[in-house]
Amino acid sequence: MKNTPLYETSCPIARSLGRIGDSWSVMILRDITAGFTRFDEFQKSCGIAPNILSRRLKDLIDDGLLEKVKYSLSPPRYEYQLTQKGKDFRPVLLALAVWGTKHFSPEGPQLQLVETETHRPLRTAMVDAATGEVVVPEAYSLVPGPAADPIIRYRHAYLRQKKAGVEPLKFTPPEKQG
Amino acid sequence: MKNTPLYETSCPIARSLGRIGDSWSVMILRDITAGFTRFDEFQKSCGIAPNILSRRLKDLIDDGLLEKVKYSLSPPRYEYQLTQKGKDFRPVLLALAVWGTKHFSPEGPQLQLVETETHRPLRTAMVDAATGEVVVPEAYSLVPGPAADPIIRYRHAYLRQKKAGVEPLKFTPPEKQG
DNA sequence: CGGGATCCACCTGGATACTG
DNA sequence: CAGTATCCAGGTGGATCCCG
Repeated sequence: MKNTPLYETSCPIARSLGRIGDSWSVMILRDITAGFTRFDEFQKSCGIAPNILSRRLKDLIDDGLLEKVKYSLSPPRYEYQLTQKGKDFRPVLLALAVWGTKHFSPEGPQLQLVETETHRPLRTAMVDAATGEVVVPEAYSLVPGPAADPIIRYRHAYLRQKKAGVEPLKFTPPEKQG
Repeated sequence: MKNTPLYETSCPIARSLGRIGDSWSVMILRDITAGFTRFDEFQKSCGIAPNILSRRLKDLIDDGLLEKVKYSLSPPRYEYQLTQKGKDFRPVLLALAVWGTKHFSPEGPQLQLVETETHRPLRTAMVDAATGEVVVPEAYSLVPGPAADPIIRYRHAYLRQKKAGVEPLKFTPPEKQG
């Protein structure tokens, strides 16, 4: 999508969206993560127009999520592979699949998470790596980290005041957007 | 975004993308999950044009992720709140934040995951809910579930053949896209 | 202050055709 | 088979103005 402004924000979510913030990019990552590698596989599986697919692949390569590898010399044939950055996108895909299944699949699960080796169905939970205790989404928050810039800090400070009931107050971040 | 075709596919990832498959929708969910509730807060925090924000909010309400609640009678004032469906989107946001921090934040973490109560930094892991053992992304796969339709099944069967090295074979799904 | 309406340049994405 | 090129309708999103 190349939503340029989001590239340059400080928020890591926004930065991610700057790379994959459009449906086709995610669909391509879905397919390649599943095992598709070739142009026309993506095209048919996604139902995407070839020119758009071409652009998206180029963008994903530029952003370092994919690489194009020659697998045949004559005729020259290429396939697309995930880089580590691309492989690391997998948890996002999983989260999307879980969310979609839960809320947009009245007919039941179209997809199911299994252990690859054994085919055993898997139910996952998030735990604190230190204690091993299950962490529910409501129990954690994202707060400014060590490298947080003024925009991130301001936003957090504002929200703290808001939650504390300090009103009225205005949200006017140091610079325009974040 | 209302990418209509994706609404009607069978893949839960695609269905999710049909709802939030554009950057602004996710940015709004980011903000409201963080604690923002009002139109102009979203506008300033995201740096989004008001007309686009208006559309997106409407879409998110239509899709059942948000609801508009009157919190003042005169003058009439509304705020936006997450429904359960919207709250359940949180793991996706977290996954995006983790991915963005790891790969697009050379200066260090702008955001940090902490336990809300104690402010203690949190490192999370995914475990098998049954055994409690840590699951690495490579160890699981998404396979057709109980309610999987022919397109999903065909795609999986094709990929199994592909991985087994059966070549050449053509990907021609039962219907156009999925 | 909390939005909605309008205008408009630009981009997206579908269809189709074409090339190596 | 693996794309690229062209055309074009329609949507997106920024700016601006408006209204209660």
